Amino acid sequence: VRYPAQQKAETHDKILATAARSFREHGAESNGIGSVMKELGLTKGGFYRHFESKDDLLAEAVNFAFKQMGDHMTEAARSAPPGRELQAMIDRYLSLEHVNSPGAGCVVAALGTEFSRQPLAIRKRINRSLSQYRERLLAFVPGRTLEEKRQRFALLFASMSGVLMNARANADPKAREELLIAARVFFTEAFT
Amino acid sequence: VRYPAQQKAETHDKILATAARSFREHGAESNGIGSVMKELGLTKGGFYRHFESKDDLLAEAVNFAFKQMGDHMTEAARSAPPGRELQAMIDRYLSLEHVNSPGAGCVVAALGTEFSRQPLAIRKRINRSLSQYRERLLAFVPGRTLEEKRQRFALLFASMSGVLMNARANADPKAREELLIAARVFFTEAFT
DNA sequence: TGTACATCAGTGAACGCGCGTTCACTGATGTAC
DNA sequence: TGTACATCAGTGAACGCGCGTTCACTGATGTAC
Repeated sequence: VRYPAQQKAETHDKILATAARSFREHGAESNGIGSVMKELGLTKGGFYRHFESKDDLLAEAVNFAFKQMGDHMTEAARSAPPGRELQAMIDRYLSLEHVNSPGAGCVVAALGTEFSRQPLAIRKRINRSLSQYRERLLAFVPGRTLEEKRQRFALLFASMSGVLMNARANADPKAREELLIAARVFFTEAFT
Repeated sequence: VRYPAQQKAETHDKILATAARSFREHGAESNGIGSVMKELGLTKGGFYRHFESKDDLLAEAVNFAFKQMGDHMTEAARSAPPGRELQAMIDRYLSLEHVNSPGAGCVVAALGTEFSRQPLAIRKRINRSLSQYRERLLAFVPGRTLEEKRQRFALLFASMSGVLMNARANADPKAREELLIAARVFFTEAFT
């Protein structure tokens, strides 16, 4: 069967979007190619027309997730009153909604502990995606120099990813919410 | 073969210690019962005389890791000058040594993103272990009331676990160290 | 314009592999008498 | 004190399962003439 002209690009994007969500929801290790392709109504044999390997897909899916998250954060910042962009990003990041929707949220808070165990080549691709994410959001971070902004961003987002991860790990909804509230107050005071 | 009297307890502890290290180093999903038992010179069939299931081992290994980490933190606090206990804990937690030895370090920074995907029963056991860890270290956290100490501990350790996770994810040693330094300064100022 | 042919996204079966789990068995030690 | 027996930690082979990957094949469409 020869398939319509742009179908390959569309299928490629669908695999990426589905994998990016599925990996964040269920983990990158146990949940695999099979379930992603099945969800799209395709057979797993066809996967290799689109990606070199599972590792390749992981790197691309993480990149997709960072772009998606960058969109969310940018949107939050843009819809905030002037001077309150970073606070809006903090509030969005540390929201109950974000805790409850890992599949559409920060990929570091969802898969971060697995990154250090990836092959070096994959880790570097992930680092590059994170850098691009950082550069996009740098405009909303206070600081005198670019370097100072980068440092503050790294510290703030690393810390917040830990808070989000811990909130999700906690089975008690009340404890989750208290941690989020305390963290919103704390990071807003410290960084804005 | 009937084995010497206390051998069962010894083997049980060895499995626990080995699993706690191996899971933190290689992840809890891919690395499994087989490699833990093999490392101890045992066959995997014998595993089920000691633990109900893989999940059971995971919960116990996480508990073991929290106790071990509690020892490390307590030791850091006790060997610090009076009034500087928390700072010593922060410095120890955010050290290069901790980054480079995940197998003996904080289990949240090593496996945290997988916790939210565990069955509820396992998640509750993990939460209980974390609570015990928190209560042990509470004495070194400033605050007027117990509740205030608990809240500060939760926020500080969740944030620091994110920093550690992000440092490990970064393939660039220089960036890792800069993040650690900035974080040590920041958390010391904010919490001590 | 019509015809012959090349393309290649997707199929579906097969591959080896390691996983968690089960189970009949072993046999040196502890216990009962 | 000596003997018969029960115990049970650990063995090793087997189980079904899903994983990532490979590959010969399909056949509607795009291209060349």
